[in-house]
Amino acid sequence: MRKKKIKIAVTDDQQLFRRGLISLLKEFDELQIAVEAVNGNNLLEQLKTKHIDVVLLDYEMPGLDGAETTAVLREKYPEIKILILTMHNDEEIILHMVEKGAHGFLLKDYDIEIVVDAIYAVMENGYYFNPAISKTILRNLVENKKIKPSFKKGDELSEREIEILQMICAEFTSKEIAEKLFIAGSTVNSHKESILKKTGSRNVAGMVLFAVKNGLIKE
Amino acid sequence: MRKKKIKIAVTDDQQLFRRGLISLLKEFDELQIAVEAVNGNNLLEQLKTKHIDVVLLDYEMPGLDGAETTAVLREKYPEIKILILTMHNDEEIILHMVEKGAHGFLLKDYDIEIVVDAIYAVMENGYYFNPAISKTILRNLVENKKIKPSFKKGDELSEREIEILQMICAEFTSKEIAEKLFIAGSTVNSHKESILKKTGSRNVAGMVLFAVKNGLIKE
DNA sequence: ATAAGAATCCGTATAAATACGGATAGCGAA
DNA sequence: TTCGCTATCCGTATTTATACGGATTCTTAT
Repeated sequence: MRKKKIKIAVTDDQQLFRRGLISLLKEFDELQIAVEAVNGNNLLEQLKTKHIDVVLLDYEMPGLDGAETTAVLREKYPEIKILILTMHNDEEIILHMVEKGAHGFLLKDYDIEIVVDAIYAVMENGYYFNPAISKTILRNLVENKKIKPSFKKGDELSEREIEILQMICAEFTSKEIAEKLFIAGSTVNSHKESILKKTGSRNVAGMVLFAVKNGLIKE
Repeated sequence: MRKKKIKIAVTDDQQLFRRGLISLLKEFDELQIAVEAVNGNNLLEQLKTKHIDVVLLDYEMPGLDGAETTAVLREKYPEIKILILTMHNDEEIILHMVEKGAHGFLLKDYDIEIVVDAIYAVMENGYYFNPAISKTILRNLVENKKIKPSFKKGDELSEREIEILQMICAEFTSKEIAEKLFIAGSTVNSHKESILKKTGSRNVAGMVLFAVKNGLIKE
């Protein structure tokens, strides 16, 4: 009798990427695509009736994103291994996700073989970090002398802050945002300050890039 | 005897997306993946020795991007049909690419069947624009009363402007950029003005998003 | 019930971004 | 050559963004 197949969930909002990835994974007989989801909410909905071993989770998604979904998964389904997929080789994102409890980290321009290696690694060892990413993590550990990095940047923005950040990305000035939201310009400034602090940015350029990297822009 | 297969080139810098797309296209027997390229330069290099009918071209790429590659292809290989792939459903990008001579336009979250439909459409009709995109184009035609939209926004930035835009995205202030480049702060301001005009932006938020949409950010 | 923290709000001061004007050098078309 | 166009450069004025200080309300933990 054959070994039991590894049950995979693929979660990504971009249909061509999601279907393409699934198509590539189907070449590997030991893997079984058990769930296909377009975002975190959709994934969690399907997990009510289906069982999986590993989830490939896009970091940048509208709706429940990679970070939020990871938090929920670790809470409700601690046995599921989480592999984060992202376009951005960004130290802050990596550390943030490690802290959230992701089991591995994959860039979207990796080879499919690496993805499959990572799936086996998380099943066998519980985690997967390739050399480049391990280095990032270890350096942070050494610098902070902690097991868990006390990484707080990029922590959840409030509803209001996300709303304002999106308007900033739409090229509105603070004054215009204030008028649209019926609040004082100084209040908008104050929200912008919080956004700067939370995202670890110096100015609007950083805020906008944060929005892009975290899928906060609807297009 | 069977009909000749349609020879396809797939050009995208993200390996997982590129390989995934190829895997999906392989399901269609009438299509043949003749060329796989990571960017425009790589594609043009391979076209010296290989023949193709249709190229699926990513818009956002480091190196020679979708727009530049389209221009070269239309010049050197006018018989090749060009289908642009992008994440961004952005009117300016669509019009820009139509003007450059692309034969069709596809979003990365479309279904693979739509991609294949588009391939057949460009082979048979010479172009493919789905209803939503046709609407965008037609509206522009009506408003400008021209066959070719005199769309100039997003026109090529100069070397210096790209350099400065990238530094802006790295969250440097004008003063800091001036110091690094050994020029006056006012000169940086002047370059920023040109960038604003060319990208059709009002402020840094717009410039940064332009940079993201056009793959100007190295990560 | 109170203390601590976060989200929301506002005013004022300084730093930075943006608008306007203008100069030079190079390049291709007329 | 001369004209027009663009890239590059710089100074000054105005508008916007950012820093700092402080308030109210709400939640949560003690």
